[in-house]
Amino acid sequence: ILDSPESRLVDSTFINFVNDMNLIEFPQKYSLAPKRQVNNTPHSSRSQMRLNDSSWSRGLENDAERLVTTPPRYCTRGGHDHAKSKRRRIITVVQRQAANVRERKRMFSLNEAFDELRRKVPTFAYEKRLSRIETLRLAIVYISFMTDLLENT
DNA sequence: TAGGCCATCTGGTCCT
DNA sequence: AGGACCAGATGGCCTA
Repeated sequence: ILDSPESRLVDSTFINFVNDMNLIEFPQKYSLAPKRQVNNTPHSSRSQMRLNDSSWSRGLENDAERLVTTPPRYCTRGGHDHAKSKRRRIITVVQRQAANVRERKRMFSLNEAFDELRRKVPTFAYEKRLSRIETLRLAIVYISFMTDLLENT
């Protein structure tokens, strides 16, 4: 039984294809077979729940405290240290808070897109929710399969 | 308990 | 100058 509405249009060829991918395309980790039995609330979109359960306001509430209590973490990406960087942008606490909120929003919309993609790719209904990387990989394979199908008909 | 996944924070870089 | 995007770091939750 496939999950997405579009999958009703897909004949058994694709179901076989999905089954075959289990053995061919993916290492164990990306298996399409159910890794465990049902769990009828497949996380019920765990990220969504977390984002909805007041984490936004929690984030806002905690921002100020963190900025005071948490020592800054410096990363050394690209090999150059900060002393050598061209210009160091100084931002205020308020700007940092605003940037954090924007970043949360950005990640939220990214996750919305992932959820949408999850609904588009066919998966077994009893399978656990696909992770983001699994969703991307499956979408790639699905598109390839559909492309082949079109070209060969 | 280790490993996977995710949310969040953060600073650097790019772009307008 | 400031927002968007990116990637590293960190900590929490969950599962095998």
